[in-house]
Amino acid sequence: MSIAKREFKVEKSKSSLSIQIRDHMRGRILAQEWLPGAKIPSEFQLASDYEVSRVTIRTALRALEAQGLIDIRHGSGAYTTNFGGGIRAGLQELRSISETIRELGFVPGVVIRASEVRLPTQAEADALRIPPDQSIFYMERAITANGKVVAFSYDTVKISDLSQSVIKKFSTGSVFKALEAVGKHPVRAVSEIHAVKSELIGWGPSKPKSNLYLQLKQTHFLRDGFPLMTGSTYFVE
Amino acid sequence: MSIAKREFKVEKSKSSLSIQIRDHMRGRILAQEWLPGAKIPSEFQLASDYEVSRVTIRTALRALEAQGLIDIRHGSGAYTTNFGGGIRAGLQELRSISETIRELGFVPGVVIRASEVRLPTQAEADALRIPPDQSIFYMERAITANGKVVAFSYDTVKISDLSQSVIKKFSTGSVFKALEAVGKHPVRAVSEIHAVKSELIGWGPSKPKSNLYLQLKQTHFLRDGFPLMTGSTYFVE
DNA sequence: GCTCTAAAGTTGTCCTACAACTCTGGATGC
DNA sequence: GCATCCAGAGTTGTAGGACAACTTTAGAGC
Repeated sequence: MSIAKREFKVEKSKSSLSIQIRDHMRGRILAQEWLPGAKIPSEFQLASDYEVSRVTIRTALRALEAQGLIDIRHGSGAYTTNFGGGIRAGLQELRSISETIRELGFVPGVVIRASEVRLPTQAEADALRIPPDQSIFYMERAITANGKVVAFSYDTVKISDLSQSVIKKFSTGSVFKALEAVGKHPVRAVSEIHAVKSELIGWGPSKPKSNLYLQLKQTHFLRDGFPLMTGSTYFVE
Repeated sequence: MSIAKREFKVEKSKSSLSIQIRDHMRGRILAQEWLPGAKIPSEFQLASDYEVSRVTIRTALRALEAQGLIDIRHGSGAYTTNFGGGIRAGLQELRSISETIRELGFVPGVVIRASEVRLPTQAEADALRIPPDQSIFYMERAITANGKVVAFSYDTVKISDLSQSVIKKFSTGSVFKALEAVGKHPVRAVSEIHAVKSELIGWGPSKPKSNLYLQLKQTHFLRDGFPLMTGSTYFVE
């Protein structure tokens, strides 16, 4: 297969080859030359198409993976990650908020306000791609750094095993660790960022008077492209 | 030089070698094992330290570069990018907002409300690291997509050549293209994201009634680490 | 029809070599 | 003394080949 529609010519005295190829492929992906979730050609094939070495192709592909445009699976191939299809405000490798807080030198903590097993709302069922009669696990939490509340979080998880012991795990610490314990490993997230002002978000003594929050709306996906968890984290301004 | 304080042991049956090394080095950088802007060991040296091939080290380094933690310069080396030193809400490769809009399938545009050459405020002088008596170029713009205003932008640029022809370039299109024309190539940006509510930001008929904005506060740096441009873009909610 | 296995396909890592670029320090010329 | 030029060392970028590790597919066997 040739490179088809999109021309590629090496620009001399510009940036490096791998970056030129990265940007060229970025264009091909955004132009939906491959359908969302589809497999893109192998490194060998691409190297032959672009007439460069496999090293150069790999460098470009890893950069695209870092940008969240593709997902590279050992032994299988690279796949486009146009999850959702809509606004792609950001689709990057996951980082636990708690871990980010820890890396910044603070001590992360969680205060659980409520947790329950209930039926999903229409929006939640859509986001998690489940029928409206399948129960989900719902949580309301406050995230703290050095004891001070920095965010409020509202999340719904799709899990089949909702036994008491599993739920307990979610309540006692990192959600990501709990998911790992159940054998679920989210690898990507589609994010939207918004500014919101509402009296209904914060709670307790740490509720900010301004009612102004930075909303991080995320849906987390498994490697096979199925959604696992969705929800919003509201950072206090 | 050995790996020093931070232990590294290969975890079997976990993620790939390069990812383990990436995360290990990420820890070393965040722990400030190397000072901000300092040069980290060469690929050969790291390969020898970690007892892996240069390819594996390269993969890890490129990933760290994509995360914005280091800056790799051909022929020179890799340098930590702890610009600013404070909150690192995000430090990534630059993408022009106009180009992002174009890639999403819309037609980007700019409406300039005001532009002037003036002395910097204290905050601007600090951000650009210039003496308070050195003039800067200031702009107020509205960014549009398909004719609709999506953001308001307030920026200050540090340029020595403030001739009429240069200023005209800034007024007629992409700021990045104008900077290129002057020979300045910003490569990185430190960003902070906030939710703000103010009557003073928007203007004209597109001013949103809610006065609610998503603020993207950025400082753009040249490859040598010197700041070139600083300002805020307020996205309409 | 089902399970298991072998084979093919793909990415991960290693090795060696050289090209392209950057930086430094010494020689050269004034 | 001073600036300029240049060669050489050091470092990252790309190439090519080889094999390991993993995934998927197709076929054999039951």
